[in-house]
Amino acid sequence: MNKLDIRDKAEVLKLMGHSTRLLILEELVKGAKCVTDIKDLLEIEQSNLSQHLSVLRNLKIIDFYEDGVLRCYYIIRPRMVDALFTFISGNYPIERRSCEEVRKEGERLKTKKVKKAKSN
Amino acid sequence: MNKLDIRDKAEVLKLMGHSTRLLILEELVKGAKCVTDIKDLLEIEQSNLSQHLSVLRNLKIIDFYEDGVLRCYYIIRPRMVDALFTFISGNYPIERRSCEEVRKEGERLKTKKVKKAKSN
DNA sequence: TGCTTATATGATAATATTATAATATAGTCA
DNA sequence: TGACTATATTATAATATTATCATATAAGCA
Repeated sequence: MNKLDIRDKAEVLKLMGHSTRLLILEELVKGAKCVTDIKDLLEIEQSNLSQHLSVLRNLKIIDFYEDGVLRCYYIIRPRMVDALFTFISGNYPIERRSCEEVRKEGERLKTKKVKKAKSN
Repeated sequence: MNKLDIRDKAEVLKLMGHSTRLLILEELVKGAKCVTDIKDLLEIEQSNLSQHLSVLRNLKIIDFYEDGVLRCYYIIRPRMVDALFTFISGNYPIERRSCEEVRKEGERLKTKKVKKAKSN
């Protein structure tokens, strides 16, 4: 991945990395909801919710249809949200590698001048 | 997922959401590397790198073996890093739903008193 | 001993994010 | 008209993150 791509991806991860926003998505996965209902479910201030909704809108993860006075928010990239929850729900064990192997790989690349201390 | 879990997951996402840290992981996926080599590859300050490494260590995503004066960093949760890159590399199309369907779902839950404006 | 390399830590300034509070808009209802 | 509901926006203060700079430690070398 090139540096610009990485920057974008990092940005997305970072912006998804907020518990309120994850909770909003969890609710919307269950079905479209209007702002007030989300606010009641999450028990947060309306203005704060509005800000988070706007972050998710900018990320093109959600959008809304107006229904009279209501705005019904829904997920417009369901596969992305699925993949996100799959990722964060995963169980990822620690798998240590052997000291010798890691040391061999990790030797200085450029100036191989560095002499290694006794590796005990 | 409960709220505490969500908080943890959000924290992880947010911490992974930094381009320098993603670039570090990209390098380490290719193989263990010592600090100076990572620094040269990424062209960043050593102290800054050290901070990012420490964030990744705290997340239990990387660790190191000492090799004399070198510290060879490597990934200790390869499946997590794999899953992460799989997630961020994915292509997730926008899939809009119909206005009618969304509106129906999105009606106020609690007080159904709200009368809807003409839906044109 | 004093220099150099490798790495970490602490302090700080610049910047970004968040929650909160205040205000704004627009539709509905009495 | 005036009150009320739903939602967004703006300003702001509190907080967090980042990069940079200076300093610290420890090993090896001349």
